[in-house]
Amino acid sequence: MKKYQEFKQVDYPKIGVDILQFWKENDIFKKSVDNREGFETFTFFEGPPSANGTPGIHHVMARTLKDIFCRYKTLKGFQVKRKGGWDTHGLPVELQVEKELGITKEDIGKKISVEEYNQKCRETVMRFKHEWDDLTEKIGYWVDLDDPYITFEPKYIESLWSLLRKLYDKGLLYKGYTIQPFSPAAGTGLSSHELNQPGTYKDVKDTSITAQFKVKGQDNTYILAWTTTPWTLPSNSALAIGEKLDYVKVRTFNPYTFEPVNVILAKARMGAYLNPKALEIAMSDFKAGDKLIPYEIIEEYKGKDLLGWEYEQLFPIEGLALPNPAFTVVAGDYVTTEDGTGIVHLAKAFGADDFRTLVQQNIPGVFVKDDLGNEIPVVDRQGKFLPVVGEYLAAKMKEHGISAHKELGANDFYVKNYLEDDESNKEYKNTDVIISIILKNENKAFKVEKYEHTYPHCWRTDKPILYYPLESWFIKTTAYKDRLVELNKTINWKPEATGTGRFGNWLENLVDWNLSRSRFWGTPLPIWRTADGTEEKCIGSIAELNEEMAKSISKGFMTASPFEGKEIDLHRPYVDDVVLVSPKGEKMFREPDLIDVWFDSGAMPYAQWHYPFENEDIFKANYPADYIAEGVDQTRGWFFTLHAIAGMLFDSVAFKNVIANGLVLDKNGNKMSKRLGNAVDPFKTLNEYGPDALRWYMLSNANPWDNLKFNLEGVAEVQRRFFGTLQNTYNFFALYANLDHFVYDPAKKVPIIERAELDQWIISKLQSLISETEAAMDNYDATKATRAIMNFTVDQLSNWYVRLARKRFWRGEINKDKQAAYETLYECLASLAQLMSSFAPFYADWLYQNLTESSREAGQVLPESVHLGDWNDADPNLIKEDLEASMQLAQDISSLVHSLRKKEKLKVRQPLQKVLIPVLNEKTKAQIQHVDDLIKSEVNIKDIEYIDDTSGILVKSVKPNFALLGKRFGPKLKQVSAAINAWGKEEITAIEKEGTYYLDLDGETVALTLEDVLISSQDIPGWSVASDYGVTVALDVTLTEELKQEGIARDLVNRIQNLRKDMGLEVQDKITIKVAKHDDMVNSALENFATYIQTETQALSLEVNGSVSDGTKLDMDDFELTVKVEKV
RNA sequence: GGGCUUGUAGCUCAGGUGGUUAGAGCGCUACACUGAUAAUGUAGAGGUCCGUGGUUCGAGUCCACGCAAGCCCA
Repeated sequence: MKKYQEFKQVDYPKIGVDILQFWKENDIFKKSVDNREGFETFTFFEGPPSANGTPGIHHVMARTLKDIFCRYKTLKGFQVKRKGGWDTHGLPVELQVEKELGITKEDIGKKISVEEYNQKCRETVMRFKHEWDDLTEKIGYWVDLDDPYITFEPKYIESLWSLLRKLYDKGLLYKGYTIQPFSPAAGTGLSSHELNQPGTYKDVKDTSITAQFKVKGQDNTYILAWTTTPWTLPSNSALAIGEKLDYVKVRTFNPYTFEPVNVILAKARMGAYLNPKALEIAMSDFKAGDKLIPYEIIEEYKGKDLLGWEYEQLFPIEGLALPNPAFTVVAGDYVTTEDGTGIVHLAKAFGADDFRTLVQQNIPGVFVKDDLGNEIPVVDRQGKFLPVVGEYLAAKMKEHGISAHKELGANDFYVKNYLEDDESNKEYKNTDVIISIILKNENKAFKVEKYEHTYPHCWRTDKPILYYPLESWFIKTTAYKDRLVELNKTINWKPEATGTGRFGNWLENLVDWNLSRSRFWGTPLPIWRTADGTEEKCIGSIAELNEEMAKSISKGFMTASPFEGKEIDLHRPYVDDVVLVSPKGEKMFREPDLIDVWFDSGAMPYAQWHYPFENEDIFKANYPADYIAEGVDQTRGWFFTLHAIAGMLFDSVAFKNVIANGLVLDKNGNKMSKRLGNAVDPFKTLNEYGPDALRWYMLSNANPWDNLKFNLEGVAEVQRRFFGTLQNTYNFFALYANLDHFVYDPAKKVPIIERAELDQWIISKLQSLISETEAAMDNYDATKATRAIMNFTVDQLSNWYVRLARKRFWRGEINKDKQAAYETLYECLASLAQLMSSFAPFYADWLYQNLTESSREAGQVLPESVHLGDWNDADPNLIKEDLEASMQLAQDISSLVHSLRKKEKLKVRQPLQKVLIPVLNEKTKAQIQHVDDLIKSEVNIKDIEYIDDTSGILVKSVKPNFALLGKRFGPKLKQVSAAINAWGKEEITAIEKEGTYYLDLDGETVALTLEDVLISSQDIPGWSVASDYGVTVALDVTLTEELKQEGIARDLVNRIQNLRKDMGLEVQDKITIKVAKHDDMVNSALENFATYIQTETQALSLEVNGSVSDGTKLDMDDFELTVKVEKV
């Protein structure tokens, strides 16, 4: 017959390899899904990783987290399809290709064709797929790797196009503009990545102006706003203040015109504009030209008091006038008092903050219409003012007699020096300076000075960049803001704060989704437009594209489809070659943009199934997701795009439960990076520790949503403490089960109710563990579950149950009690295999195989893997609360006795007569009595004596029950508790007898009940006492002759057992013992406890002789004994 | 600059709705156990609960303001 396999040493990595092999050979993953055909679905969405880099240890975290709930739900009877996926587009791939080819974006289309470039991207992006698949398998992440979705495939892109078309049809896709870094010298926008190139930010000295904006309806009153880009002032359309900041109105004189003015600025900024020395000067003493300008505060405001104030346009240029609510004061959360005036000038076209604020406030910006009727800013793409401003400035120069290094006409006002004019020319004046002089002359400038700051420059031309509105396609997410917020409230976020905080706030401040990317490798925007932009078409499928191309071919705009005779590929450059026909018969060209890659991944619920073109049934059964998990850094990435698309197009959430996990840092809490060399190689770690300890460590050490300080020592600890203990427990079981030829058979098992108390107790504990694990997992809390399993295994099962039940396993022939012990331990181990299978899938299956092999051999029908079984629910009938309480007392009391023995230096092998335990009530007494045999044998004590009130030696103490009394008495609690603390025996007896005690409180009588106080036993005079956990124990330390003898006998047994072991005897071998005579005490001990010694050591005889030849001298601590042990 | 998270023993972490002696594991020290044995048990030392104010009879817990670290965004 098969035996339970025993293992001297466990090779955890090998278990990983072997079980993986077993799964592969027997298709276990596939079976775990197929088995549940027709069952309720549990849907999981895989957030696609990009395979253009090697996976790191943090991917083990993310993928484990994804895996465990899918496995758990499978056991619970759901069908869990898990389609893998790959994210293939986007900037990182492009950058990697450019680096490898040694080219820049400029070279695309010149040194390398778009076709070749994209081909290179396609090859690069899957370069490390093999490593990823390898890791995925090795860590036991069950996901379908054979049929993953890949975002660059035509079918996937077609689904994206159909979604975009739906948005387009709903009017949610529009062309607008956004403020982006722009290089007029190069004529191109710059990505944030390009802006982050070293050397782009330079220290420059610019002319800064504090301008005076005249307040309407108040005489001579001006709001001061500071800017380092005076050229944006003609485009001003609002001023921003900080609502919580303090502002003042100051009466003073303009330092250039010397006219009396009232100016408004932040109180904290007065020092930068006004000299306190001038406070001594009377306003009336001021004469034009004086250096010191007197001033006085005439009014103070909070920022919010200024909201809505109207002012006159600074540059009243014909054609640039604006209707209300332009030229008003608004709030901006970015306004500070660190520089400037605490009031910020806003120009919609030239600042991202400005743009956002003004859009939110519904305030128009300064724009003019071009020939096609489009709104354009007053600065063109060369960085030059349009004539409408140029003429005004030229006229003002003439009016104020301003001369410059050259004659400046309407078309000569560049906002920065983009013409390489000679700045060393003494007469050189840039546009900012000219504007400053005009404003000074017109009593509109309060201060003009050079200001040194850092400003970004184009990495290619070295010229300063402008923030400039560039055309972009947007999804009008703001139109659905309220619905998206509402839907979010139905999502179960782990942790909750990410949902309400980070994600919730993001939704509350939603702006339209900028979809455009000026790149080459990505999903093309399927919109074709006529050159004048009056006609456009959004293509929603390949079929539609073919249809439209056919029209175009027949019209002669195209000669043939670019896909003629080859596989369809919806990437650039092919789609760019497609020219379509407009309804009016005009040529339409594709908008050159690609779309944000986040749209790719956010659309995966649909595109992974090529919905709506195929698989409608699968899609419907698997939407929305029950569960997703990804890093918290994805909050505004994948989590948002999933949510936005689902909310806007399907009026649904995309996922019901989500875990946003934290980062994996190194053990010192630093970010891991290859550069710093502190990155942990997942493959190396797997080779060393195997997958299970790694997974278990990551889940149990900290909540997944907290950052994990990854420490290999932690993995080793989990392996030793948890897996090691479990393995020891299994080995213990296997060792004896095999000796007794025990095979677990549920049909023949001893009913739980007939088993020993200890058995019933651990079974009861096991039911609690099952419920606890279930509750934690249903709440997506894996850390709680793993910790509960670990505590049960180590503290309850191994360190208590096995320790106390040990003797039942090794003594005598198999009988009902022994069988019950085997069955109990087996059931615990088998349950643990299932409970831990989601977290440690390899080890759990291995344990399961070891446990079930002999049963299967005996003809029992069992699932071939722990992952193919059904969840075993907890049986509430098996939970014995009283028994658990009793056992808890046994554990606590044992612990106290141990500590007393230690204090009295009495080793456990020395039997003692008795302990005294004060009991305050019958219930506690009964609970202890229930387990007193256990306690006695555990701590080697003959007797337990209970003492209660009748004994006369019990001393009780009393404490107030603060929780209860606090609510009742509040501030008077101190008096009440002082009174209770002063109680003696009399008062305690009184309240115990009567149930009530009347207390005088400031002349008022209040009644205290037994509930209001906590009574505990305190001390037993004259005894060695220990007290904790609400229990007190006193130990009788007197050693009688008999106890001493028994101690000697036990010591001898111990020494002989050691000898047996040294001799290499098997457990069942018999021996004979010869002992040399010693003193009377020892001789009597040998005589009186002969039977005991023989039974314990399996000795057939015990002879005590005058001397023993070639015996072993045993060290018995206080004396030596010569003994000879021989095998029979 | 804004939003969010975290801060408890040397290390990793627990500490529903506030309740008086703040816990666990590891590590350290000492002792014990020895047929689970490259295992195990018991005890001990170790704390400014990040800081400062506040609310309260009472704050690790609630509030405000800071500090430090991290993520995302600008």
